[in-house]
Amino acid sequence: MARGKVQLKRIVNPVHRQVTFCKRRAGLLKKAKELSVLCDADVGVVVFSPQGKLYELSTKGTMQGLIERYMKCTSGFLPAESETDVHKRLLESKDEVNMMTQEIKLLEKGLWSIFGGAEGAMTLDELHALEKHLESWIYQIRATKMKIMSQEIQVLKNKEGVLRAANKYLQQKVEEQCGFFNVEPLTTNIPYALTIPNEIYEY
Amino acid sequence: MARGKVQLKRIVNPVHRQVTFCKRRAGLLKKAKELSVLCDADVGVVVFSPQGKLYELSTKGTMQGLIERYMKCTSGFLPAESETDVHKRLLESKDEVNMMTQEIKLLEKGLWSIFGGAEGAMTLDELHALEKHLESWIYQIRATKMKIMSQEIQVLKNKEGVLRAANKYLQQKVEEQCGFFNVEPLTTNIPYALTIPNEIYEY
DNA sequence: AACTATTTATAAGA
DNA sequence: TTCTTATAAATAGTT
Repeated sequence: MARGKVQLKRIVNPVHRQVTFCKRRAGLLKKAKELSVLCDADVGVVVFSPQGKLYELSTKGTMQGLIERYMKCTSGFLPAESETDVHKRLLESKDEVNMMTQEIKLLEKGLWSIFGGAEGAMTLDELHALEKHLESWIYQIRATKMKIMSQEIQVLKNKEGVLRAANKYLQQKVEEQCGFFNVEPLTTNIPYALTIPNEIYEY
Repeated sequence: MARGKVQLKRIVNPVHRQVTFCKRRAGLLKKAKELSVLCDADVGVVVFSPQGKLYELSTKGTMQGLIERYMKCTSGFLPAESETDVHKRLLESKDEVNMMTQEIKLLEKGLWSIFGGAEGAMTLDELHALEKHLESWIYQIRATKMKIMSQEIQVLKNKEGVLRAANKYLQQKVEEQCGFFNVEPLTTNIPYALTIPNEIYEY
């Protein structure tokens, strides 16, 4: 389409063909997205390269959903109900894998940007997604901190219980001795406050 | 793409939308055919109009064949596949998810080591430090985002300035001509609002 | 649907 | 792969 009209025939030169495949595939998917957005249509595209590699796009739900819809329209085969459940779970699993792949890419890119400091390489979308990821991470960290602190508090309360018991025992001993030696009894059962390390409350 | 840039949003006018749907649908299918012929690729396209009407194209065999091939590639279900096979793949998928979970944990740990923390179990102090690091990271990300957006805004403002200047000049010309031809002067120096694309404000 | 002024896609080259 | 650029192709608005 540019710098020379193109013949509608298989491109002979393999390198040239591969480059054109990349470009036109991208163009096709872009056009499909645009059609969907502009006209509120549901569009699905699958492309197999000559090497058998798959490229796909489905503009609304999943490709699976689109295929089912297609099957209904063409009165094609629909799998039995019992099968669909298992398949559904399998597809959900696949979706999860895809999500995690995205997440890993994001983390790697974020790590890279820290090392290189080249945050300029990240797009606004990517920065936005990374920010959301970090926010959820912070949320998890805070939850973990709360859990740890609760455990520490429980341990300290137990310790206090033990100390109080020991203290009570000791006081009884003292009172017994008061009988022998006529010493004034302690006016309080705790001569000084049981101090509890409070560093854990700092945060 | 012609006689006016198009916003990538659902076309409001239904007539306009329908016409565009026809044109672009034809364009998309043409592009798909070209890709297939030029690059020897197997391409399938399905389009559902908002009314649910189906348009389709598959460049080699049938759409059914293409769908089956797609299913194989995505580990989706094959109609004839046995239950056990599906279950096997479901388990494999779960394994994959677990692997990726590990990978993410590893990345997060790597991130933690960047911030200078000790390896191993996270103490309260360490968690606290990590939280602070993440907060500052988020802060930086937000700053970067703001910077990008500010730059975009500046560019747009500059454009507006140029347009206003041009407009002022043109108005003067018009006023001069009013003298000659006794035409009513414009009541505003901008006949219609200068529209500024607002995608950059999405985040 | 047909017509064009423009925008968009992209072939070739680097 | 990615960028640039000249040109072909697609198409938005109009008739």
